[in-house]
Amino acid sequence: MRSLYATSTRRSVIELLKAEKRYLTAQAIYRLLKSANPKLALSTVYRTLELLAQLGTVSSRTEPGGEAGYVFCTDEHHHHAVCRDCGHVDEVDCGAMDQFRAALLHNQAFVLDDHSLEFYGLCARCQ
Amino acid sequence: MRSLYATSTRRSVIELLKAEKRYLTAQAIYRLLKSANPKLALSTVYRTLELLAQLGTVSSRTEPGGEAGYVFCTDEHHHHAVCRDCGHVDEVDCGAMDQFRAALLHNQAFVLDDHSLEFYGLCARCQ
DNA sequence: CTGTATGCAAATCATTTGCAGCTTA
DNA sequence: TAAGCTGCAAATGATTTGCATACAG
Repeated sequence: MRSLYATSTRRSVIELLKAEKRYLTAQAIYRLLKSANPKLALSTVYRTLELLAQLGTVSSRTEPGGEAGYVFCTDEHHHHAVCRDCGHVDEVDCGAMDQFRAALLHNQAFVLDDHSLEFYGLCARCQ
Repeated sequence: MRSLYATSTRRSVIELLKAEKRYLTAQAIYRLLKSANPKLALSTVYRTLELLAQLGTVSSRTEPGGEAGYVFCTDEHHHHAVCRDCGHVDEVDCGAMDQFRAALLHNQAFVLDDHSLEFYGLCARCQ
């Protein structure tokens, strides 16, 4: 059984993502942490993010530019509401998904068992 | 004003995607067309896909492995139901989205104006 | 101590670009 | 013919990997 070390680098990556609550690229995280830890390597950031993704601590998506973005989030099934002004990401449950399930089954005999959904708009503060 | 030429390479890429109706990577398309057109270049496939994406003839997404996948689809707003067995992609409208809009506004004062949604499950033929 | 994690540099891999020659309209 | 394409080869840019050293438990 592989054991994990709670290193300071890992802690700082988690803290940063937890504080920002918006999608950050590996490069952005690297730049933000570099000042406090000058010998930090970009590859370590990538390795940490991969680990966190496996643990379900962060979720990732490919951003428009082609880079991967990462946000801190819970391990439970949920969706993200992304503010297109400030980038703030909120978690949302998927209550209305049953409507889609019924419609898919009825209209094209498609048996829905998973989905990926992301919302874009303006958060409470940016309206 | 830039005008477009209906070259044989472009036609063949469109025909292939229209016939397959599933996500294909640039590499996959390149391999599939290479036999009929030995001097085809991968860069041309990329350029063609970029063009088709701009025209709204194909839609793309980043696949698990990190490569981009492309499907033939209409230019109208819609979603994709992807069969996790055969990969077949069907278009779906988003009738139930109003439920989400109301819930987001009520629960977290989030004003929804766009979304991205993809469904996974089994199509009629694969059940 | 021992198993993990990290920094560094080199290696990958998908995608993009410059440019000369080839096509389409 | 001229404006657009395409092939080819080289350039990018993000992400990954090998390895020797540093660190957590």
